[in-house]
Amino acid sequence: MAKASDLHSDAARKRRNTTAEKIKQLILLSGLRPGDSIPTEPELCRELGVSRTSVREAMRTLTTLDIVEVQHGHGSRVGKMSLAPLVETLVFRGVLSSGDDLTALREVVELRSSFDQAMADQLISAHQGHDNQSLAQLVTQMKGKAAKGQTFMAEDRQFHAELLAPIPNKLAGQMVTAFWDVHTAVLPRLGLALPDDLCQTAQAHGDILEAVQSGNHDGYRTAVVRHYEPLLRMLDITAAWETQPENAAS
Amino acid sequence: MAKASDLHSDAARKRRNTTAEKIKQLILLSGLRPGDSIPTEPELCRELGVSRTSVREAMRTLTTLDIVEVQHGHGSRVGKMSLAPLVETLVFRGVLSSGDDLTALREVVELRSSFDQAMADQLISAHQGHDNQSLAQLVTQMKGKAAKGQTFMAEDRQFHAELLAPIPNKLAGQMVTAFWDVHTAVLPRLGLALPDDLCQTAQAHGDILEAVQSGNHDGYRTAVVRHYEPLLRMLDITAAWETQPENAAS
DNA sequence: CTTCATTTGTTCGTATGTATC
DNA sequence: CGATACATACGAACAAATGAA
Repeated sequence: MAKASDLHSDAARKRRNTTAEKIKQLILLSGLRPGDSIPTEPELCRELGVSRTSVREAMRTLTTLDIVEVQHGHGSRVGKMSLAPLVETLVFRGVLSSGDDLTALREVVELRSSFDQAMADQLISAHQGHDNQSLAQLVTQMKGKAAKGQTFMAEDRQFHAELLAPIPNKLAGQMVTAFWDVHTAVLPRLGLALPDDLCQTAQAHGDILEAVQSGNHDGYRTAVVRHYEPLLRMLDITAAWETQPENAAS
Repeated sequence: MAKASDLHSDAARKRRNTTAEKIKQLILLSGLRPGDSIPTEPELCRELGVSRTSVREAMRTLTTLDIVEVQHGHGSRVGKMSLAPLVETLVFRGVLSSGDDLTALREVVELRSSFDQAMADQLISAHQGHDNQSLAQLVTQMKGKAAKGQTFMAEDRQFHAELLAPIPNKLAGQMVTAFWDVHTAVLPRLGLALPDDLCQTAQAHGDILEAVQSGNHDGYRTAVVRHYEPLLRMLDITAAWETQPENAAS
């Protein structure tokens, strides 16, 4: 039993999965890049000397981390290593915290607000001499939908994505988008929706864009605060609603 | 368009692993909290109507996301939902990017610097009337080790953890600690070490602490910049070293 | 369009190490 | 120390999806 010795190895207890580490080392040693094909499961079994079940569990782990991507019936490729696992963890943390209060979700919103403030300099300098036609168009679309009482999830997400796009640090944009995905994924699962502050939110987007284009740091800061104001206010009243069951319909 | 692929992978992820979603729903409906016990694998098989292998793969996914924790031979419990998956993804992204240049690692360091800047107000207000004895002691230890040319990884990590501890938003501290873990995990795997800027780094920690205690916003900002200066400089020269193979020892 | 080989997804059976009593 | 329950691992078989002949 040569395999039994592997089970007793020290790394097996400390680290989660030795097979996953082997596959990661294989990717590194082979010089594979995101999008490149990964050997099939039988090939991995022979090269790593483990069973297909172990390979599959390791691949499941790496798939969860977006280190590999699998396509049923076709094969596996190196993943894009996105922030999807962060989003999934924070989403579940948010819906789980709805039992006591909404601190977990509030922390995400607060952190995103602070982070937006910190990106002021990079945003303004990155948008120098940049074309913002699509951003302005998104703002008008959001204002139009807000006036009709409609939500504008898609436009909101695309606005923030395009706003952060010209920043050289791509990780920053991914982080902001991840935070956006978290709180927009949690709110519907809690049965909540934005109140009648849609117009203020849409207007705040326009103010943010205008401040960034004109290089107005203070205006950007206040616009960001106004942008998150309705969301934080809703979290406040909802938390009070939770902690005061006298007003709750039950 | 990057958006189409994102939507595809998102939909594929949901379609692929329904067992993990069922287990998450079970945790939510049962009102379980982090640390509570989860039904055993045979019980999950009966309740969810799937095989042990499917339950195992789903548990592997949730374990990777730190939504559940497994104890060999004992059972499973609800996890702490930490940012460990984020760290693992960014670490692998960093070591993978060492092939071309070190942009991925640089982005992590830059983003951490931006985060530190964003935490200025909350840090200063949270440290009002707070005891910082252990923080000052950590600074003296770091300075002593730097003077002897020794590294101070443990003290560095504890310093940032304790510095962020009094902040009400716990997610912010976890995020900063996660970024610290990323770049300290990547650097050794690339065979790199900090140059002789140890004294400057140690001094920057002292300046950060002093600025936070005295409520000096500008001093905090400049101290944070000096704190990351040696690290960014090393990334610069290493990237230049990589792109100019004439100077590289084959 | 159909057929077929390849690859991943799922299930079952079995054996072994590990922790608790 | 032994017994029990559990997690871990291996192997085989079949189902589903993809792509090419």
